[in-house]
Amino acid sequence: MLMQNRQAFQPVEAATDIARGGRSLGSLFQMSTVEVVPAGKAICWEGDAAKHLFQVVEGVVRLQRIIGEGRRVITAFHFAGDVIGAFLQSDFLFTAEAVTDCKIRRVSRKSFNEEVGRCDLLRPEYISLLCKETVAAHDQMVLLSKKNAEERLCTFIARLVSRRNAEVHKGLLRIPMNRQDIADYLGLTIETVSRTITKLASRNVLLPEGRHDLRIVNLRRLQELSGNPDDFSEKTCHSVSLH
Amino acid sequence: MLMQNRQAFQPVEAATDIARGGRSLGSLFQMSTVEVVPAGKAICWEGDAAKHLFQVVEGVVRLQRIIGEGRRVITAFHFAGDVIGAFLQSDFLFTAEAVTDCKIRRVSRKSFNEEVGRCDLLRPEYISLLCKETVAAHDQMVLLSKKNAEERLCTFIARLVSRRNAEVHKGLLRIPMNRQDIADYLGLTIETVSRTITKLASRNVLLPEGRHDLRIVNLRRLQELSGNPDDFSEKTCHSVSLH
DNA sequence: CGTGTCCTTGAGCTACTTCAATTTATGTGG
DNA sequence: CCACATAAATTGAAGTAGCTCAAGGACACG
Repeated sequence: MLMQNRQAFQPVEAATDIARGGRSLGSLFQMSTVEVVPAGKAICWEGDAAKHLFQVVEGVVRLQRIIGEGRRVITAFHFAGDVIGAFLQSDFLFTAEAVTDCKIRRVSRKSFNEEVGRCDLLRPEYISLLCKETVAAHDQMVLLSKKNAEERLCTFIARLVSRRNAEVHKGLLRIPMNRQDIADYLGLTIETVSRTITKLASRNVLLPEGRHDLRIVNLRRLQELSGNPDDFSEKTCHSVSLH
Repeated sequence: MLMQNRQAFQPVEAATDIARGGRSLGSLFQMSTVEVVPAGKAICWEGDAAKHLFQVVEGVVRLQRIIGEGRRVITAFHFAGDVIGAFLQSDFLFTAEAVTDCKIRRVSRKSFNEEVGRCDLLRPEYISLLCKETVAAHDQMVLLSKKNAEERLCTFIARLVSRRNAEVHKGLLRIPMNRQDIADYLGLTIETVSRTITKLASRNVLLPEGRHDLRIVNLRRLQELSGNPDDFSEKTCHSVSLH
């Protein structure tokens, strides 16, 4: 039914194949204990030495950067299975905060690097993770650079829908984050996010049910409105040179 | 004098240490012949199978994506020494075009991966490259998400200035790309770019000399106007939690 | 020296923001 | 379990940064 061909979301789920028994990135976290992080609490701080990597076991985490007074950018959301901090070299370039109550595991960067350096099976997965993060970041650059409010919101919702493990129960999509989170992720204001949802509702694309659930009425239409050409019409505008 | 602490620009110079004699990523391209690409011509196309990686030997290259009719996003500029396509897994996610007359080298993805997989010295450099690309992409997300026209342009110019090998001859900075390129990179229109330059000139921050050169009158001020907190005042707004 | 392209400047417009007032959800204590 | 309190979300009205459209000017090419 849904067929976004590239990665579904900013972060990239790295685990899930723990079950495969094989030595996967996710398995590196298996030996460490689970920590509980209540909603709103920080996991790590921008500017601090990145001594650990984290894996989300349960819940949703946001990565954010604060620039100037009151300006916040959310660069990614991370879900169960995702690894946080893979691309960091020395310091955290973001503050990671729990959006919902979370469970996480951590491993030290040192031992992570040692394991990845040693194990020939882990390395491709690690590299693949880095590549996908970059691809996701580029997609977000396109969104922030050229999409209008409606396209941004539809893209966001479409990404949520097509996440593996997405909380979709008979057309009801769980939105774990609040409007401010969504706004800061999409480069908009809460008001614009709110108004855009209302507009989509009036057009029978979706139907908000409470603050944290959306009934997806017309997924097809939603995807069309996301302004992602390749999501349905495959390649239309590739190889079209401007100027 | 200049002191941007993070990477100077979107792409990350990977070579330059060819001279070190050591086996570096750049050295992988040494054995292949130099190709000449005239300004405006494409090096690879979005959607095509990414069978090669490229290294810029001379000139400037832009990576761009076309979305919808007439909407173009430039995700990065690449300069001499930079590697293009490091983070690609299968297909090109961008069209690479020469901004100026260029010289490039290419290696096949296959042999690149083999070499990197084999050589323990190359791998950290490769991973480091991937990490830096992601970091650069995140910086660009912040720019596109929260910065106004003036901050965007100042950030852009400051990045150009602090590039290693930057073409700065006694305060005169070479701008190889045209206004449309700058606009599509910064998420603005040519008109806004033009007006913003005029405004900065009237405030004695810089002085345009022809279409492709800027005299940097007040670098300090330029950096301040770029809205990058950590560029001079170190950490001011870190660890400030909203909400 | 002319011609085409790129850049600049102006004037009006619009999508989104800002500020402010309600309305709706969520959680708490009686 | 309900009434209340507080935070979050919605809606409205007014403001604005940047866009669009259009014209004039500068640069680079033959």
